[in-house]
Amino acid sequence: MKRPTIADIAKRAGVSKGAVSYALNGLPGVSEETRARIQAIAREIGWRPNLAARSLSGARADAIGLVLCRPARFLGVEPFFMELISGIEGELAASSCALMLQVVPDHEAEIAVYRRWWGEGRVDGAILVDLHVDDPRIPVVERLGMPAVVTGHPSGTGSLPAVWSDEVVVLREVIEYLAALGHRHIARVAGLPALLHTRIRDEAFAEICAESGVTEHQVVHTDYTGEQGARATRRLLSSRARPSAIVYDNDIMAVAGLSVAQEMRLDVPADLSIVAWDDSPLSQVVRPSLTAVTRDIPAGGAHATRALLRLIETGETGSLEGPPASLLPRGSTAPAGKLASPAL
Amino acid sequence: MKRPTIADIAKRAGVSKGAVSYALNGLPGVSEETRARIQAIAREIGWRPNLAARSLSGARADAIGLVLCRPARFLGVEPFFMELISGIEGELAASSCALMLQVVPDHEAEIAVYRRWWGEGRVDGAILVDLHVDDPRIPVVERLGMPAVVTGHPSGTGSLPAVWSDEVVVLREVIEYLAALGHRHIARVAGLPALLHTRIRDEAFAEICAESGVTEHQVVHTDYTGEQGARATRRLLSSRARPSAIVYDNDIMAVAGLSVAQEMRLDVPADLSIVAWDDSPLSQVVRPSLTAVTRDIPAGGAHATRALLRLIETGETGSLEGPPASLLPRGSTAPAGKLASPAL
DNA sequence: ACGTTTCACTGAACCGTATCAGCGGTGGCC
DNA sequence: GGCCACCGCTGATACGGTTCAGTGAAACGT
Repeated sequence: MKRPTIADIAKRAGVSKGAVSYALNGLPGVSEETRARIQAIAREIGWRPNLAARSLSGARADAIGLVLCRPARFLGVEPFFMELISGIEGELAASSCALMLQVVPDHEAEIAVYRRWWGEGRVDGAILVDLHVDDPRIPVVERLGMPAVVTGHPSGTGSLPAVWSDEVVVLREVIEYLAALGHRHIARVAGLPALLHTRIRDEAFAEICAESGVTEHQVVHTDYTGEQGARATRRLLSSRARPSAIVYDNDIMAVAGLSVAQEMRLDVPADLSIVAWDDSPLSQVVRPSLTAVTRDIPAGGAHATRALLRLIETGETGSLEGPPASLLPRGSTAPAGKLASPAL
Repeated sequence: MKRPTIADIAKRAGVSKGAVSYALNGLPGVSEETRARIQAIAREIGWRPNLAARSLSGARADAIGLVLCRPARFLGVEPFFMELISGIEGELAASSCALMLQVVPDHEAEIAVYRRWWGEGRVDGAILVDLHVDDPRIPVVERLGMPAVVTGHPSGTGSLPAVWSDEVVVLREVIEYLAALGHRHIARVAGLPALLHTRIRDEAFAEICAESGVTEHQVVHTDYTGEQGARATRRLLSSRARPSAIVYDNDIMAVAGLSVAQEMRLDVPADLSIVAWDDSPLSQVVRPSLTAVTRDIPAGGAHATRALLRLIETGETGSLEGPPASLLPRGSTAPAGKLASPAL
């Protein structure tokens, strides 16, 4: 009833444990005939390598880690993480490597998790997400010597390889598209200001607006919840000089903003254009459907995973730039109406 | 530069490995003085127990498994899973136990994962979700002897403990609420018919409708996507005898249904009442906000986790019924209008 | 004063696998 | 025919913990 071990196989095959190990790992050292016999026995008695024993002998833990650091109640709302995970999984499945997941409240806890996982030999490496400005995790992971890739802009990843895509390109696409539609006052309902990508988008936003003839632009920071998205929208739309277009940093806020606008008897897109960053089925389900910046998140996760596996395997490092996201116009954007801020 | 081991500690403390093991695990066998000295050294040199070594000696793997079996693209949409995970994590954090996650396309693959995880000694147990009618995973897991709890109705969990809550109670609450508002024709846009809870809701739905004077009722099955939710709604609302209320099995479909209704120039809730099962921030963000069946999913996950940990620890089994979900009326339900089916 | 118990600790075995040195046998080569 | 290389395998050891039997000394009881 106990789990069969290579010792059991060795006994039945009449060879030594070493020979069994060679046979089952495809190493030279046994004849093809013996190898086949041993493999047959292994299959017959349902042998599986004991991972603990294997990793104890200096080998892999055959697992990578992912720590999510957002308050639990925000996680469900953001399709982002689940999509990322499915992308990671897709890549992992091929290599019989497992994913260790942990949700923590803050960076301190996250760092403790890395320390523990790496110290215990539980993982071979990790994928870091939600890169912050001056992210404290980077130096710690560097010092630990744990293989890791970071999804985020290379400017913030220290010596760790970054897996990223250029957001400025898309942002420019969005702003120029809106500017071409005649929008001269654009607001941005952004995410957490501590996130590096928020900072990067903020800076690029100001710059590109200036370049594109968007005379007025403003940014409101939120925590990505629909609630705060709604509140920000309400405030923006109530101000005397209200924007004729709003770009949201995720789609739940965009949907919330849409509802607020409709509640305030504004027509979307005639009176107000809305662009969602991150596209999810949600954007297509509301009316009007949302013009959105779409990127293939699962592909990004798969990308990062491949990079990490290669780093673990070969030690080969280096940042990887993925394909940029792109703008997908739908029903929530239209030429700027006469009622918008220029009328003021 | 290598990881410190108990042998290193033993050398520095001038004691044997065994003594160090006793000291660090809080076991009797060393004086409190020596224990303190050993613990100090361990802390000083940053020792962490090597998990592989520990589990090799017959101990825990200190991890539990969770396999999600839905096509990857559906996972992101459903806040359910992420909320479940955060609930599980919350409970796990206390016991320094890790979560192994895997996403698979079908039950066959899922079963293979359990076989592998259990065979490799990677997990101490698992939480099974999305219980199906005649679920093939149940007998396999039973035979494997892997500790497991199942979230779902006890009628389908075989000898495995179920962690569940009574859905019929809430369903009755919903139907009677709608019936009291004068609705006599209610439709249900349900999820996958293969899921046991869909089956249970289906049966209870018919029964309760009959009891409550709801003369007409019908069920459409979908795959939980907004797309199919929209299509089902369109079909329902285009039929000659259209329902005056629709109950959706998740909120993304409810939102999609809301959009379809509005597109068809129906006023929600005047012409059509909508109830979402599973409440998420999404339900509150659309206009009108959705009347929804809310349940505390993270709490359910935590509940299941506690049950599993106890099962692993003590072998103590037994099903656990959680608090039922409850109906949260919001803006999408109202008395049945004169235009609804009774007019026919 | 002597046997017994308790305490604090040691030394070794053990978990299941990987890996390495070594060994006998065979075949090739000069 | 003697030397070497190679094949196929054995036996031992390492990995880092846990655990158990055993040991010497001190404390205790009678």
